[in-house]
Amino acid sequence: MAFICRFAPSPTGPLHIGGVRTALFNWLLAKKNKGKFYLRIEDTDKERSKEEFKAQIIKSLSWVGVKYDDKEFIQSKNINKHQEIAQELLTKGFAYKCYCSEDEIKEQKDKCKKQGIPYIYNRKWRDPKNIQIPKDIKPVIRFKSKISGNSTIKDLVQGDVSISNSIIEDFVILRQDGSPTYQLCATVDDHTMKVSHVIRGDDHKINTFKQKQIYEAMKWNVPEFAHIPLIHSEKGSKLSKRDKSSTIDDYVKIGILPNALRNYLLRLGWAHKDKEIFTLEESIQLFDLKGVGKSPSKLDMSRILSLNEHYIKNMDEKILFDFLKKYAQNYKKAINSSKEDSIIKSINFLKNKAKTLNDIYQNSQYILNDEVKISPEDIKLLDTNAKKITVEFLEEFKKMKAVNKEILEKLINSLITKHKTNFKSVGQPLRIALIGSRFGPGIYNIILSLTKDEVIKRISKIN
RNA sequence: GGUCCCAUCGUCUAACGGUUAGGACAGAUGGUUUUCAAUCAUCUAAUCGGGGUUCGAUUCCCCGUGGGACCGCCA
Repeated sequence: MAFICRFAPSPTGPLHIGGVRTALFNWLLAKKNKGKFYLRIEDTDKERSKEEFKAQIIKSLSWVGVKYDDKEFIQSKNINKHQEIAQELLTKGFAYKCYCSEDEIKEQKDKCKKQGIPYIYNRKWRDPKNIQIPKDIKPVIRFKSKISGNSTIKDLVQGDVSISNSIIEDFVILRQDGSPTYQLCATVDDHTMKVSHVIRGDDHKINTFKQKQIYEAMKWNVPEFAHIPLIHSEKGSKLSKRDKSSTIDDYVKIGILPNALRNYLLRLGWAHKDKEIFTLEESIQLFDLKGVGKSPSKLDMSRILSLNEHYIKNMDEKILFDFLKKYAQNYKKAINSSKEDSIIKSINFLKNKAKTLNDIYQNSQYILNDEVKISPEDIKLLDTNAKKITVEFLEEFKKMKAVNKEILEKLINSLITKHKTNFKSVGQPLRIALIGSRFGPGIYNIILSLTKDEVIKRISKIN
């Protein structure tokens, strides 16, 4: 059996990482089974759908490495087909025209609310007898839902879920203006796209009972369904678009790597034994719906950071530099091309104390900026004795023909013995002079990452 | 409120009905180091409560409790 999965977001707001994870799971399942994965933009809400959101969705997916087959499907382009099916359901007796005005519906809802009973459309026009069809009202088309009995869906994640049919109302499939609603569109499109597995958020579970009835009325094959638990914010509530750290860009701008976030999202709600790190290939190979948990999970920034740190440290350094370069370009100040070589040379130790690209960028500041700014606290550490040592260092340093670690080591050791002191009292003033802070990379690394002239200039400046 | 779903360390999660309930992140302590980090070692920490079923329940059933989702002519 062919595996065809899809991700079907509506471009009415920025896609958050819960959506990205849903897309990832769909994609993984499709790829694992050598099937297809499609992206369908559900833009039938003309008022709220925006091009920018569509672009953001596409960008987010591509950033995290989820590639859809073919071009994206645009739901609104299939509107004729949706309307056609609505007509067919109407003529076959599976749907009917409802002439209730919006006011009338609202009135019923209010009434129910007052009485504290759940509202369900009263099926007034399902079987109209002796009712005059109002001339001034354009009808909507409603689907004739089952009234009695129970329905069960076999969910690949949740197991069997049953409900009483009486709680599913006769839902609208065609609006007053003739436009199709989600329930119809999604079903028709999934069918025409031959979707075999629908993996979506838990919030869609109830819709399955509606959509299944359309499939059955049309005598179409019903796809498999899997409803995955939602992702909650760190506070424990539903992830909303207003939450910080909810869109891909929120992570990109602090310097999270695509693989790290992909790995994080994969392990959020899914596990394979004790394994924590998954390459792209491994995740395709190992992913399955059985490993998906049933309970919602909370976002955990420290874990994202820790995964990101892992990927930063294990990544090819040239590629890491490219990421850094792009990151600086997009979110900070672009790296001056004259500095590129020293950054590349130094990335090996700059990345060592970094959890994010931003950390590496910050750690590189002493290379990027020619002006060293020393904090008042660190200036205090540069007493006369400390300065004296830096002067002596400088004298010898100037004489060096070639600068390398061995020679520097000799020089520093000689200063330590001469002053009967320790490494710290030699290294610290030098570090402050060179990078403006007593915290930073190893002193040899610093010196070697700067040009000889630059070292001389910076040390001279404090004296 | 109605319907449905869920429940293992703080967090993400493992555990054919039989384990000293495991791992990872976070936290704590110590070693190493050239500062900050990193690193290494060690430690703290969980089966929501109550009933069953069973020789035996984290696992199966019921009831509570807690959390969540849905209840649009949005998707």
